[in-house]
Amino acid sequence: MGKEITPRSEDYSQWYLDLVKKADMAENSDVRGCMVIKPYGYSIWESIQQGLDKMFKDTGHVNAYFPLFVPKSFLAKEAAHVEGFAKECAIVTHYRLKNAEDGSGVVVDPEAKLEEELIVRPTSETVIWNSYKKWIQSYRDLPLLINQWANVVRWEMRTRLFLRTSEFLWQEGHTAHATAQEAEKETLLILDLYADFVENFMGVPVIKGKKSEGEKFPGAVDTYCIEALMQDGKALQAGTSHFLGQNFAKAFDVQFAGKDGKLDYVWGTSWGVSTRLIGGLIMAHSDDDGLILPPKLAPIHVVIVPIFKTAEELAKISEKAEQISIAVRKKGFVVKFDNRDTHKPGFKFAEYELKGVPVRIAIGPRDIQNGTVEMARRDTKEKKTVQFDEVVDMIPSLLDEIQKNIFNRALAFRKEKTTKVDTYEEFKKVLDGKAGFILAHWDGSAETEGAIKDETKATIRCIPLDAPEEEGKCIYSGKPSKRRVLFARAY
RNA sequence: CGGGGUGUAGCGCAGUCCGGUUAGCGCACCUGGUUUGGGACCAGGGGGCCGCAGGUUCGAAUCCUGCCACCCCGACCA
Repeated sequence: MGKEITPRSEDYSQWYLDLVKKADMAENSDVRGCMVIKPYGYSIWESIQQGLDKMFKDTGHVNAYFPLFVPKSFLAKEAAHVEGFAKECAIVTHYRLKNAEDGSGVVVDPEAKLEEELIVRPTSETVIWNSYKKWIQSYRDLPLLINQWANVVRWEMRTRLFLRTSEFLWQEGHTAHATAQEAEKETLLILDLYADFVENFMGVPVIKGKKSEGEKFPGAVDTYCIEALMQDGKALQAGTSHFLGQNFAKAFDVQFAGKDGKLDYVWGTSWGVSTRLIGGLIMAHSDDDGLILPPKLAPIHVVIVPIFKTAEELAKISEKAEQISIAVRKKGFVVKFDNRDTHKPGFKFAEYELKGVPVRIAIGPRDIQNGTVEMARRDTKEKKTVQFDEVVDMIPSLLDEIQKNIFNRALAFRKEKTTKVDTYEEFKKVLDGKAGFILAHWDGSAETEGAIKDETKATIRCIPLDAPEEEGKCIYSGKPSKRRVLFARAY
């Protein structure tokens, strides 16, 4: 366990990777581009799953599971979709191995070539719509509101723990509706749900918006997203919700009979968030001492560290620690009493700070004598001595305060790092200096968007939903614009 | 696929130019002791096909040839 975490000012991305490893969350696998999520990292994913899953169920969605393999012909049915994913697919071509003739090991048996190649799903629209065709006949079968927790594979050229890996875990919702209005409503309902979750559970403020034509999902009519700002001033797409129109219904011939007996194609949506959220969580909140976790997602809420020399002292401390543990657990929190005698208290303090445990309680002989404990909060690193009798009652409100403080801090940061600019010169200057989100006028054309991207590496993150109407001139072309859009360099 | 780089203990590295004791250092690990209110210290110890294959040589981590793997910068990234 190293002491030094690279200061973010020098190389944020290195600092991030160090932290992921030191907090024991994940590591690069020996398998190309893949990641091993370690127990501590996975437990955060489980918290995310639990939180989101409840919200999905509360809005009428149900879970199901579809195949990992997508026949090539399925993927090819929607033109834009296949084009968008073609360049990053893993493909299964054979189903058997055999011993090499020359004894050099095991080789792919050329006799065992598949008639039709199988694609390891990069997303499941096609397999799922293939099922929907069989499931939907009438308006009575609608809406169909299904979610799946799964892994997907996208053969990325360059990977980064949590943010972009060849294989990742996610949830993907796929719904079918009788009308466009209903499907659009669903798309926005999920967008709000995502924003609610990311802000209130993860403590990361987001901007809801619509993607430009160039950035939208292949096969979608409209793509909506939530965009978060990381501490180095780069943006992270934290979740997307797509209005698919009738594109997939037409590609898979999913028609339903309406009340009037007429056949029509159903209207679809799809939406997802992935383990990338964990990367965003780390980059939005951590400091040079390590991770800072929002209490609502922390696998451990309170850690109790005993400070002792002798077995007798430990026994006395343990008794107090047990009392606190039982009472705090009763309130629904996870408490860990770290009574290991193999590590010194200082080591433990540093370790739990690295892992982002929100509240730490230290109890030593001095406290036993005075009837007190030392309580420390991770977000501000503030420490205070409190009466033993008062600790338990203080914890729920303290955790609540930490949750709010983390969010407010990130929100203040984003506010400070969001700049309105009116000229291209200013735009470039902000990008290279202050960074962050930039609100600027854009003429709405793909050419301008592409030119700005090529010249500055900044992309249009979204057209914010709450952007007020405002007459202006495009910073690049000078053509008229009706509202500002959100630019940033992104992960 | 282009440009650059690196493969030596679990991790991070030195040694390679200029071949020559038993291949070294830090962290981690093991044993013993002293410690314990912010990442302890001392002493001792274990752990290596020096990426793989071939070649040159009395002798190769070091030189030569070939191969492999990984990393970084691009291209790519709903």
